[in-house]
Amino acid sequence: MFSNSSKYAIKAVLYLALNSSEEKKIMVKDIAEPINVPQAYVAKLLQELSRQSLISSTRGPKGGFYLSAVNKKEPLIKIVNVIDGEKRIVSCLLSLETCNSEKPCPLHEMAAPSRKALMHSLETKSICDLALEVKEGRAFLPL
Amino acid sequence: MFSNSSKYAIKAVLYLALNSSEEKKIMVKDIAEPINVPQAYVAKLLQELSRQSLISSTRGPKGGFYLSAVNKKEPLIKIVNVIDGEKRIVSCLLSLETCNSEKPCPLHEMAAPSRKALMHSLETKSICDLALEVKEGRAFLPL
DNA sequence: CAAAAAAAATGACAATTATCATATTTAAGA
DNA sequence: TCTTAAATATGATAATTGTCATTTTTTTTG
Repeated sequence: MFSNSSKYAIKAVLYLALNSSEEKKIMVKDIAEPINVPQAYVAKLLQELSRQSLISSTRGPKGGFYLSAVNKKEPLIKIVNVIDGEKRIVSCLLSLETCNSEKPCPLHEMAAPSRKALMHSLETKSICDLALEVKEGRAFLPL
Repeated sequence: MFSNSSKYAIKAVLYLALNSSEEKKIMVKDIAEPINVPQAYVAKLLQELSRQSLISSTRGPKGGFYLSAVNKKEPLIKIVNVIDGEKRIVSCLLSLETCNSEKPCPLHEMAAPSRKALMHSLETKSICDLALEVKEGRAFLPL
């Protein structure tokens, strides 16, 4: 489904959503530890997300990563698209080029509805939506 | 979702369902070509499936792979479990050990329904169910 | 029983993905 | 402006997955 990298990226961004702000930046090492991901690895992922403006960062002393108000509004799908590429999550279950709803592969009908539902959630749920669920006790960490 | 290996395995088994029988065994090279998978690769997969009795085979001249009546009744999930292992498809979207419906991770509620639907299909649809869809023109090849 | 045709077993190699390390650039603050 | 603390860039290493090749075993048939 998601690559390991995407999972880590989601965890990191979620952590930022819950613990950072414009005024409270967090360094990689203080992100890596609580979410249980190797520091150098998550650093690379955060840098990529930052380059794509899905998260924010400043360098130097007092610098770190954080989510701007805009960042928090981004839908989840953008994170996985940046890390895994767009194809991974939408492609046919059997990776057939010719598979579509006109000429479905034998697994298509079986998988399409759940796929579609998941895609819809990924596209509509924003980072802060998910963070809110945690804050309100409807979802749980630790990551 | 599925590994490449699982995809190939499913394609191969589907091909067998449509083209083989106790009386009409097929050699790897005549499976590999039409489903567009490297011969040596699919051979390895078929051997594993055969070892787990999900497909049938006999060696020697006039030998080959085929599906017995019993084989055809197997649910799809068994193929992917043999090739990918059982964990891959059921594990939490973020691979959190502690994630379950009591203590859902933030992605859990979002993904669980579609996950469940897909799992149900994989568990209930048999190889021959899918083959039938092709025969009746409700699903399409080539694989 | 010998030869040939098939799967089965084994393992080598390649590509991708995950992980780690090091050097560079930027910003803050004394 | 110098030092220091942070991200950024780059690339090396390791692990996993995908691919290919070779040898062994089994079965059929002449």
